[in-house]
Parts: sequence; C-alpha cells; structure tokens
Amino acid sequence: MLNDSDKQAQKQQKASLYAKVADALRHEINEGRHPVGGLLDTEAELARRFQVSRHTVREALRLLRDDGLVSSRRGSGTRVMSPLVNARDSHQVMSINDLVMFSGDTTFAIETSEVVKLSQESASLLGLEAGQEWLQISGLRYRKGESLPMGWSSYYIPHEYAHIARLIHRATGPVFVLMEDFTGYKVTEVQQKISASAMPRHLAESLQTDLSVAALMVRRTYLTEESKVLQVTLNIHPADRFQHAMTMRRVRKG
Amino acid sequence: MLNDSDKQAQKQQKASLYAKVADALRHEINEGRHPVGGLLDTEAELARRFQVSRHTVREALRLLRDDGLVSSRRGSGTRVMSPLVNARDSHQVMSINDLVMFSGDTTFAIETSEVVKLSQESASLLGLEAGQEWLQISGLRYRKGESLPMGWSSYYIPHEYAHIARLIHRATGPVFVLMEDFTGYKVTEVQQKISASAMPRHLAESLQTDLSVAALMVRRTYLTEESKVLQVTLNIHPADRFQHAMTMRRVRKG
DNA sequence: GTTCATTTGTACGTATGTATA
DNA sequence: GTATACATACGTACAAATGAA
Repeated sequence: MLNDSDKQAQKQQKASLYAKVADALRHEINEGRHPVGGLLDTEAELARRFQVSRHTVREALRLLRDDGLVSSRRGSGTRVMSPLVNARDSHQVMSINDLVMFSGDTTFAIETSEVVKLSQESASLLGLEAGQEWLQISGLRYRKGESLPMGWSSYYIPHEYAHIARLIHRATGPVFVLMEDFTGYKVTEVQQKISASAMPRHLAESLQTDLSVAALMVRRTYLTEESKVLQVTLNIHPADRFQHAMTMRRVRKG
Repeated sequence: MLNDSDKQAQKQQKASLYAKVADALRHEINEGRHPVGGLLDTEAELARRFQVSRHTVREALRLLRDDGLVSSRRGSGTRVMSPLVNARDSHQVMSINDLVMFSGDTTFAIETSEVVKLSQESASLLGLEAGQEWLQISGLRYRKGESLPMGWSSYYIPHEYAHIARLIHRATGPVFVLMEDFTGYKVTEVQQKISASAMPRHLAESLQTDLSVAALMVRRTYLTEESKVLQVTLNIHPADRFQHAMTMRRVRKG
C-alpha cells in the first residue's frame, strides 16, 4: 500500500508537465505563499522558474482559472482569488434534468404564433412590462408516445426577433440556443420560478384535464450579460403529469 | 438601428479568430450538418478549411468542449455530443435562493417529533420504502415577522440517528450540515423534486388556508457518496405564499 | 497479437495584438 | 506615450491513444 506522498509523487510522475506546474502553484497558493488578492508571478517569470515554455505555464494557469483559484487580466497580471470565492464547495453544480425536456424527449405542437401586446395580468405573470409587444408562441407539449399532453408551453421573444419563429418549428435543441445563434447575444443568466396555482380555466380543455387538478407553473427568464431579456418561457402542467426534478452535486476537486 | 445580421456580423468582426471558428462550427452543429454522435472533421482538416493554424482550431474546439457540444479523444477524433447531454447547462452554477430559506430568514416551530413507520402512501411521497422506521420532525415554518405560516416542513432522518433530534431545535444553519457533522457522512448529492397538488386536508387548518388553494410541494433527498439517504425533507406550501426561485449562471472563464 | 497510419495531446519557439498601469 | 503582461495566432515536433490492416 502506498502512502499519500508516494501516491502523490507517483501521480506527479505520470502527469503532464503543465499539470505538474499547476499542482505546484496550487500548493504554493494553498500554503499562503502568494497573498490572496495579490498578483502571481508573470507568465514569463514562471516559465523561467519552472524551466518550461510560456505555453506550458499558460496551460497550467488555465487549470487554476478553471478552478476559480486565480483570475487573469490582460495587461494587469494574474491575481490570486479569495478562498471565500473559490471554495469550490460554495458553488454546487447541478444537472438540470428538466431542461432536457426541451430536446428530444418531447414534441411541441405549436397552436398559436403571434405578436401580442402584454396585458397587465400576463405581464405580471411573466415578469415583464405591460403594454410591450412580444412574439408569443404557444402550444401543447407531449412526451414521446403519449397521447395526453404533459403541459402547455408559451415562448415569449422580443418582437424585433419575430422572424425566427419559423426556425422554432424544426428546432431540435433548446430554443434559447437558437436565439443566441441568431441574435449574437449570449445568455449568461437564467432565472427560474416555480409555483403552484389552480388550473387556468382556458387551458383545461386543451390539456384534457379537470379544473379541480392543480397546476404547476414553471417560468424561465433568459438574460444576457447586459440584463436584456432574450426569452421568457412559461410552462403550465397538470399536477399529475409533471414534476420538476433536479440534482445538485458537490463538485469534486482535481 | 442595426438589424440582426449586422449585429451578428459586427460582433463576429470584433471576436477573436478562434471564437469565429467556434461560432461557425456551433452553427453547423445546430443546423444538423454534423450528425449527432458522429465524428467532426479532424483538426487538420478544419485548419485547412478555415485557413487557420491548428492551434486556432484547438482553441475553438476547446470552447465547444467547455460547452459540452463536442468531446475529443486522443487517437479517435472529436465527436458531436447528443443534444440531450450537451445544452451546456450541464455545468451551470446556481445560487439556490431557497436553500437560504432554511437559515436566518425563517423560523421553524416544531409540532411533532417521533419515530414513525412509513405507510405505503407516505413512503411513495418521500421516495422511501414502506415499513421502514424514520425519525419524523414536523412543524410550521414562518417568515420573520409574519404571522401566517409559509408552509409545513417535515424532516425524515434514519431512526438510528434519532438522538440528534434535540439538536435541531437550536440549529441555525441547514439541518443536513448537522447531520454531516454528527454522522461523519458527507452529502455529495441532493435530489429535488417539485410538484403541485391539492392542499392536504389535514394541513389546511394549521396553515390557516383554504382547501381550494393549491399546494406546492418541495421534496429534497440528501445522499452520501455511497447513495445512503441521510435525510429527506418535505415542504408543503400554500400556492399563494411561496414560490421556488432559482438563478443559474454560466460560469465565466478567465 | 502486431504493425502501422491516423488523430488528439503535449510542448516547444516566435511574433504580434491589446488592455493595463 | 511607454513599458508591461496577458491574449491571440502562426509555426514545428514528438508522444500517446486509437482503430484498422
């Protein structure tokens, strides 16, 4: 049986050069040799010190950046991040099972596609401003092979992008990916709100359900870096046909 | 005002070369030009096609890999991932607003604390096996300063750890942290299921609500690395008093 | 089972662009 | 404006894994 330092040594021996450099720097940072908030040695200095090329140093620093341990800025340098921020356990990584719902598992039967002016009521439901115009695409969503719809989906898209409506018909992946592709914006934040309510009267018939069944409402707002709303989706499900599942995992450290 | 393609073009013009290559490939994949599960062109081919160096192609592919869109294997090639798996949401970092709920914001008024044998019904609700014995701690949860309860909370803990019940009374942070501390296990995974239902008859009175109001049910299962269930919590909220909010953010690099 | 061409991974060198101080 | 430091991009070479002959 190998002890820890043996194991570590063995590990280091097999590791790539940039991984060794990264481990060395990680160790130095953890030991407090580089003050938090301070600048790390420059890439050129590190290359000299470890007797490797700058390329190798950059690959090593990339690993540390991916771990949130350091942060680099062009012209400035590479800074050691606060351990409060890095801490790896503080951010948990989740796989969002139900976003998968929007790919191959389900089909979306579009019923309406039109530009609408938001009423006070629907605006508050969507978290948008009343009176604004949005492209609204609505329809029933079915699980593959099932005849009862799993819910009613509505997409709201800024009316200036109304022309991508036709693309959504043959879309395979999530719609917001299409939106990113065609607007040039990048979604950096998704806000999700899940609530319960009574079954909306006007949907009971299409959903082939009873007004006594509760509804699960899932609203997602897709925001760009500049906080522009690129898309809002609202999904309304009969309580007995859908539940929102999610798994959070502690990130394992390298 | 710029139209879409102008904006996209402008954005592309400012972007780095490898970002442009990545965007082009992303676009091709989204359009279905590269079959899912199939091999992408080799790095050398892409370099020739885009008239860039292999280095630039590799940087572009790195972006796509980070997004989970493709996956590379030495000796084999670069494969287009299933859209079920990719969708880049696989690594998103979320701040779980509602887990905060269990700390300072709210108070928990314990009403019952006893070891129960799970009925078939409650077992299926909890995702546990019927007939097993669990410590059940239940009570009303209040927001600070409010007189109406925001919901009914139940904690289920393996009966062999029943002695930590008394600790929960004065607990400040999340209960599962206590559990980790006293069992020596570490929670590596939390499964969450959110569903809607009718208001359970036996809770309407304590919650001071009406049977006509729907209920939002949030179940969390805390698992150790060995998939041992360390804790299950079930929260039942009147639809008008609670909604589950969550924010997902793309991890920023650099 | 071995050999061999293919393909990605690692590592080096060099040069230039661009943001920062 | 100038020097510095990271970012981008070109090139080359070899290592290691893969898969087919």
